[in-house]
Amino acid sequence: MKKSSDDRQVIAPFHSHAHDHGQCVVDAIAAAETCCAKDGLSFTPLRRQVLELVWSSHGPIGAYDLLEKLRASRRNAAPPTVYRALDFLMENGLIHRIESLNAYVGCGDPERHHGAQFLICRDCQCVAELDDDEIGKAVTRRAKALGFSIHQQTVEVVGQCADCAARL
Amino acid sequence: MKKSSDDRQVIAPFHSHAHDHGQCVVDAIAAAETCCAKDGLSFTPLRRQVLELVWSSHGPIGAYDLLEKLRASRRNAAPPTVYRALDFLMENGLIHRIESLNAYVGCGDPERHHGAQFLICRDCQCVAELDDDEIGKAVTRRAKALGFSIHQQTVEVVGQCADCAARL
DNA sequence: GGATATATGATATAATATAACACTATGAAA
DNA sequence: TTTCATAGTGTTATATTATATCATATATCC
Repeated sequence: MKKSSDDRQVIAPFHSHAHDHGQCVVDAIAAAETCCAKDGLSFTPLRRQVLELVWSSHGPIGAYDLLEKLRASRRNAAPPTVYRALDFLMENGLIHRIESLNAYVGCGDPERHHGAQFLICRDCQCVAELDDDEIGKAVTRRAKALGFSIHQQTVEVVGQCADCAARL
Repeated sequence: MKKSSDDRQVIAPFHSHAHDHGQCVVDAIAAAETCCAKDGLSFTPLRRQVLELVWSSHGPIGAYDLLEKLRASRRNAAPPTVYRALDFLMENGLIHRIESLNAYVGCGDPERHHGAQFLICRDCQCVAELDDDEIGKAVTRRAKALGFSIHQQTVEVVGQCADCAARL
């Protein structure tokens, strides 16, 4: 089945539905390898491990939660250990930071430089990542009119996801 | 001169240009009085003072910066003093929180319930508040398609303002 | 191999935000 | 008028998130 333009713009959907969680992580790491190789970045064991942890959480995860998990294998990991890895991953488009949650999520499409919009559920904190042309263009147009140049177009919208609407 | 639709959608521009700073604050407080009176909210001296301080800063200001200023007149103000006032002001649409900056700005149009988009300069941290129909509709449409219901539509975009582009 | 840059370890602290409980004032109900 | 309930604030302590700094290790390039 051919993907519609709409599907392509949903970079990472709300995935409460069953899906192969493990494979998800494996694919993300593989994509990260590719990106880093292409750009000559050193994808060290620590960075890889942090990225794995981000993906494993399958949803936004905070730096200190990551730290706790990281300590399972690195007894004396400290905040800078995690933050430095997160900085690297963000700089290179492998993860996004969700400002509204002080948390981090894996990027669903690291091999392509793209804008992003996040729909953030205020009840379950799940997040969908989009790259919607219409939103992007509307934002760009307005920014331009004000002489504002967009550095990285990141949009965060808070509301309630379909599952929570059904459940609550 | 009649305002164009575009002008109306710019709720608060980047205001590096000269403007009557003091009047700005006075107007904002007056508008807040109106809103609170209409909704039967108690606009206490503390809340008023915090709102004045937010507006006086004329740009996003952090909670602890507010606290410091507040202490000029309330020697033993503590973090909860400020945070509680900020919560009240946010709940009632008198200020917005800019997640990307952990800071607060006065709302340019508290008497109307509206969506908001913020253009945030990464160099000078100045912020423009918009309520752009096109952006709003694009976001709404896409959210709807995903079964996501928007609670409060707040969009934050980071980039560089025209002044900083000229200056740097 | 030595110089340089990059990455990580380790300790301390900064910056932002909330919990919990006490006190006061106001106004409604008895 | 007392009592009760509520909203607002005071006060202390602590939680959460993030960074600065200096030391050590590891890789890379000449």
